[in-house]
Amino acid sequence: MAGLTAPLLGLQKKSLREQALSALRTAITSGELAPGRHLVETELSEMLQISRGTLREALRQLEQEGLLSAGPRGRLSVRHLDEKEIRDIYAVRAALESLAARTLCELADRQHVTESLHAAIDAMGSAADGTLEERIESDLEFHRTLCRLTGNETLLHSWESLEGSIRMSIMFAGLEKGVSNMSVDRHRDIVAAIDTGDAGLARKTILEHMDSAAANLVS
Amino acid sequence: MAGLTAPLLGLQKKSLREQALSALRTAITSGELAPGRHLVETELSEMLQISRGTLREALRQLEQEGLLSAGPRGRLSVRHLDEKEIRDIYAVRAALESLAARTLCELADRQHVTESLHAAIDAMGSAADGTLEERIESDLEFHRTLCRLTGNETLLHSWESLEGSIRMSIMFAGLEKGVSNMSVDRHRDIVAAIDTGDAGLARKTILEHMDSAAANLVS
DNA sequence: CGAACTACGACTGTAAACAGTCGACTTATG
DNA sequence: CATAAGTCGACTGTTTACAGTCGTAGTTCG
Repeated sequence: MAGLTAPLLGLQKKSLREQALSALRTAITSGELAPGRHLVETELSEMLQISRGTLREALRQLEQEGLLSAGPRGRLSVRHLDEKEIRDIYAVRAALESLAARTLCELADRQHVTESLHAAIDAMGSAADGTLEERIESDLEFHRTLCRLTGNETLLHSWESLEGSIRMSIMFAGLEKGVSNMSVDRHRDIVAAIDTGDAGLARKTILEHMDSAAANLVS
Repeated sequence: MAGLTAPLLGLQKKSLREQALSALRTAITSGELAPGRHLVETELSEMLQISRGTLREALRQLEQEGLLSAGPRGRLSVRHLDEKEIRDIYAVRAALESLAARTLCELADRQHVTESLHAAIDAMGSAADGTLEERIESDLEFHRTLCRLTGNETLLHSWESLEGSIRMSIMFAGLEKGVSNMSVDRHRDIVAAIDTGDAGLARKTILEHMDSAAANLVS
């Protein structure tokens, strides 16, 4: 957990709360804070060098993101996912992203969407030879872009609320399994489907992509 | 705003934070705290008779639920929805609930689902002659039940995270418009579709229901 | 008269202290 | 020896106090 010790000093652009939030999220989704681990407020606040009050605000947010689960007397621990929960998370993710795909097909300014998606694909191509972490990041960035381009802030926000759970799913299943269907080609198919403007096809492509992703994770 | 003054005394089952959360959520979705209104921490903490620290934890959660928007220097104000945002919220809601409908069709224990849904419909029938607020509550309870019965905790949680925004949408559009398509018959159609076990039909029924609900709100 | 400058007030960000509760360990008691 | 009472320690819930910042109104100087 050495990575957690005072990673907040310097870069004072964001509030301590936001920095703590990022640090904790990273620590959890990277496995540094293992599932099931009990979190002690005084311990964390000391590690992060922030006060408990500030820390607690961050914890409340993580709790709502589903990364932490509350036990008796408010004791927090890192959430542990079983296979059913991973499938459930991916079912919701699929519903959100299929909405994104459908929306993009019906959008007025398709030109901009196409360009942005191709740029995102190119970014994935650059990361294809990178580490597992880099490939995961570029994959998530692609899917986040999918949601962002719809212009539906609520959709993007819902997806981002789920992002932590998605990352935990990948972590839980093992990074190797997690990246197994993050190939650039797979994503090219998605972009191609959206490019056709056929909402039904785009939706179907996304759903299949998510199905296979979920299947890879729990198999 | 008199309703906000110390509504927390008594019922000490939940923590002050949770009570404040409920009180604020109700105040916002009931219009007691109007959209665009600036929230001052010291002011609110005095009204609710809780400390700022405790209040801030509740505010962070409301912020993530999309009921509050943060301005410069962390200034919070009650979020204001325009028509596009309402449509966007309902698009996400439709995606979540159509997933629920599909899932319920493919569930093993259909018997329990059917019974629970009919019970929910009956509850709506009892509230049909009640006040606008009661009808809205029973409607939301029906849709929440839809999500809960899937057994997908993530889906339920995502829906509940959106519930505040849904309530704001209804508020914003005016309660009369909001309840216009909350008839018991409309919901019977949904239950009937799920009863058939035809996932495609159930999804289609929900989507139409949501489309018409959204159309009513913004028209 | 107007522009810059200063002093004040209003809030949020952050920290530190206080209070209450549950569990574990110890001790007394039959 | 087993059980019940009591004590200690560890945490969370909550409050109070302090620091920093931005806007604003009033004031001075050109």
